[in-house]
Amino acid sequence: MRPFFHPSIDDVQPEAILHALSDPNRAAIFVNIMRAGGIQTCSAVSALGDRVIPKSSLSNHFKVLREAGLIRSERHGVEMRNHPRFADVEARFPGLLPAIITAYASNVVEDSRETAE
Amino acid sequence: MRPFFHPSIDDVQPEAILHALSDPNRAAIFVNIMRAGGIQTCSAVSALGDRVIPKSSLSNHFKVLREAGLIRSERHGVEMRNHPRFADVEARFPGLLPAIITAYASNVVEDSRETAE
DNA sequence: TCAATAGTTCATAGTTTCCGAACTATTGAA
DNA sequence: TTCAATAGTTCGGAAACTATGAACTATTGA
Repeated sequence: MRPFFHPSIDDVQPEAILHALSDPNRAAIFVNIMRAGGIQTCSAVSALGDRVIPKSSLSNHFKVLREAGLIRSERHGVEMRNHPRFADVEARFPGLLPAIITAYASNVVEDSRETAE
Repeated sequence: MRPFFHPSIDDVQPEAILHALSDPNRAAIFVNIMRAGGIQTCSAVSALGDRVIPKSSLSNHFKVLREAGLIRSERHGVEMRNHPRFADVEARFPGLLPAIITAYASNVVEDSRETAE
């Protein structure tokens, strides 16, 4: 188990952020980490809505978020704590994360309106 | 050659937009279409920077942008005209496209600064 | 020392993307 | 009309990427 790689904020690329968040599961994980007072373990996040995500897939999702520069992961005892790198990313690409998060959030409302009838 | 599919703006999903624009080539194509007074043919766009994109790949890039709801394509004689659906998308996901375009634009500056030394 | 917990890594099946080659559609001559 | 040129689409197979079960690693607490 080699130590995690966290890119310096200057090396963070917009395409990596868009790619990471273009998967709705990963976007949901990221939003979850943002909401959870800024910290979340991997397993706490593993049941997203109805669907259970296998832990190997989860591990990979966290890796993609980490390498895109969106989160920082550190081991605390047996568990992993994940922090959003919101301020960093916001300073480098102002407005990007809020716009993406808002877009997903507004979309959920309309999804449920659609499926409600 | 079947007619093009353009999703209704209500069916446009944030993940499709992020996925479409997570490819730097496609993002550059989209920006190019936005800049070109709102219209651009496919071939006018085919030389992006240094790299030549094969036309089958280009055709696919336009398809991805179209199906993500980002552009509208219509045939005029022998050529294709592509219009950005900026106002539509902006109304549905306010701030999303400007933030993405700005992120890529600011990144280019820093890329060239890096490679200049 | 051992079991439990939390996650990573590996192997592989399935999916997506890229691009050359062949094809289609439209126009403007000869 | 037919033909060549232009502008793109579609097809097919190789390469790249993604998901997940199974095996593994690391840490803790009994």
